Amino acid sequence: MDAKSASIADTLIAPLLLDWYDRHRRDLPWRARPGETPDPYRVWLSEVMLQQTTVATVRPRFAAWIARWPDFESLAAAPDDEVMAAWAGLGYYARARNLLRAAKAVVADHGGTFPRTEAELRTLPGLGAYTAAAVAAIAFGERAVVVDANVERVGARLFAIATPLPAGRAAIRVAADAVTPERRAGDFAQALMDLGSAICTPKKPRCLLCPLQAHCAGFATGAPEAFPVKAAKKARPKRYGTIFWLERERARGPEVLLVRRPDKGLLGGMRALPTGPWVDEAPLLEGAPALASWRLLAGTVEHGFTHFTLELALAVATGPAQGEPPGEWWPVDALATAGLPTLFARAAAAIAEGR
DNA sequence: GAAGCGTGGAC
DNA sequence: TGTCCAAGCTT
Repeated sequence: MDAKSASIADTLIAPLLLDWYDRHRRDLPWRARPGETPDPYRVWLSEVMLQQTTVATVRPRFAAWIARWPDFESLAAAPDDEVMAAWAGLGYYARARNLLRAAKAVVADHGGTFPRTEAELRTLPGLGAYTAAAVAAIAFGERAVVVDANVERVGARLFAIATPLPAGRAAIRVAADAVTPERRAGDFAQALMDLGSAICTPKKPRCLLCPLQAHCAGFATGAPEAFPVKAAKKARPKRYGTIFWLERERARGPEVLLVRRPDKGLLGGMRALPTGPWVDEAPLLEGAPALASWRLLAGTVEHGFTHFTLELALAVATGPAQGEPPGEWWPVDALATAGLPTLFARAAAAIAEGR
């Protein structure tokens, strides 16, 4: 296909997709309805929450967050530990740290008003190529080329791009740029995402319902699900660790020792149960937070991270311990309010069960 | 470009 | 049951 005929075909894509979007768009809490003006704060918050996270997970968390911190000013003034606890369970906790940093920057450096251009947005922490383009297009109507996993999949199929990801992203971006319209770029981006979610799915795409089927090179091959081609994944190694549950009795009831994890690295900045080192072979009681009579529970807790699986032994002790260990004592019956990442919430439940 | 960084749902 | 995958960003 030469450049000229390609561009003519490309101009058909946006009208077809926007027409489909006007009839099938999802009604989502962070999405402005036709005629409404988008709220940049809500657009930004939703885009960050949705990074690598499903719509079903984000829905209730978005509502709770908006009820608590409805705008940049309120979020910028929020205490660090409250923000981190509010993000607990959502994963990728650098997002919460960057969310707070960006809100402070908007208030301090931009007079409380979100920057309007993709280039300016890109300078804020946590706004990468995708999110800056998405906010510019959806909240401010700028013509920005929005490329996420949906767009990669739709684009790779539409143009039958066979170069494996991640190298294939360059060609996909060129193709996405070619089909992005001057007007309604935000709707176009959201249309691609809705199409990727409902029609052009990773497995068993519903091509018979697709408004772009007649123009889809991937469909023409007879095996559209073969796109995008991806590089082989590496095996996920297994690691082992121990969680330490140190308890003491107080008049109001039992309390457990919690620590705050370092700001950088896995589960950074989050409240947590103390752990020993995470190593390649099963450890026992190395790295305990205090000298005490540790008792190892039967059974372990297994938790999958992106790049390794963790198997955790559970060690329990009841005070008094020698000396005052670093951390904070938390009422056991109020542990749900501590904002523990899922790994530790599950471990706590297993410990409550097993002792 | 590769690695590090969470979690839950679908199949 | 294990594997794949999701509206990615930072270093």
